[in-house]
Amino acid sequence: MARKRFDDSSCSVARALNEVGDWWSLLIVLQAMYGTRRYVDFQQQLGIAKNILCDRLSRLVENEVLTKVDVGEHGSRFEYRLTDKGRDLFPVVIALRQWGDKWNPAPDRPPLDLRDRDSGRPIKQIQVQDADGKPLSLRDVFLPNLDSGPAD
Amino acid sequence: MARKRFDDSSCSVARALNEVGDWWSLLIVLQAMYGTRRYVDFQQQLGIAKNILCDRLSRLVENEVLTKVDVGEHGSRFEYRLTDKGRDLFPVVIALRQWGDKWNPAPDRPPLDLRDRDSGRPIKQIQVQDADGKPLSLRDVFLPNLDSGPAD
DNA sequence: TCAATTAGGTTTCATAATGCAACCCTATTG
DNA sequence: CAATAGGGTTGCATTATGAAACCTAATTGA
Repeated sequence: MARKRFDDSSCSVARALNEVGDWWSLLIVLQAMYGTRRYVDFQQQLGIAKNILCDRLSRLVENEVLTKVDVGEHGSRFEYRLTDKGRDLFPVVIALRQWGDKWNPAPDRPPLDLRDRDSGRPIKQIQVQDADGKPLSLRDVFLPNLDSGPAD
Repeated sequence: MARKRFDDSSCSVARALNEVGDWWSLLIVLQAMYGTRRYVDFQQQLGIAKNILCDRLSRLVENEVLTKVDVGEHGSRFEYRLTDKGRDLFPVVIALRQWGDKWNPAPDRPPLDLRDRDSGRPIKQIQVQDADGKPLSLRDVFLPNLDSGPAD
């Protein structure tokens, strides 16, 4: 049967996963953050099938994570660029990357290190923080409106 | 054909997505963070098919995101609990939640607000930061070892 | 005590998604 | 003017997904 969708789920995580929660979408966004913009480059760098890439790019454009820009005068060359919404996935991608580096480090090569362009220093481990910037763990946190249910 | 797996990808995001990158896994982890521990509760709260739930729980246990604990003396009652690795997905889930709340707000109800248990104040918007805690955008960041390629 | 229910799964089967290869069309290049 | 590159679409075989039915062991209710 059809894969279950979460378009109207009351849970925002579910709705988010509805847009970028499949195997390829987030990798495409990641690749876009690395600077990739063109169809063929996505295809080669990700090793994704062309029809799947087409479908995912369309969906990402539809969901306004990417925009399809016609570069090249005659309408035969396009670029897929991140929108603000897409760029806002930056913390998601970084959090995932850091989690992957920590718990599934590559056997051979060191983790990719991202650095601050200004200072040249590595970025901080991403964390959930309170209003003052103090790091919070899962246990330090609660939901005041739990009566309405955590949804989903 | 079989879905492409990324077990040995050089990209840690790809490896991470290999473990929690499908439609259900992250939602199961989220539910676990809300306190759900039992099979039937996952099933009802997520509305997931039982066979899929079985498969995902097994995979999450296999990947050490959850542990299966035998509570109940006779071996017929189990709990699935987050491991440290699973709890470490907290920033990922929160980042996704905040992204979803920002860009796909629920039409009816307000976004779920998480609060610091100590101060009672809402948590901060999650962000990528430099070593001093200064927020960084995608453009403020670079990869010193880009020569080896952004991986993947 | 004995039937019903709960918990945790497995099986079956129809439908949808995925991956690969082979095409197609339009520009550009040599 | 043929070859190639960019950006897709189509067909088909293989998987994954979802719903419902079924199964087994333990617990509950009357």
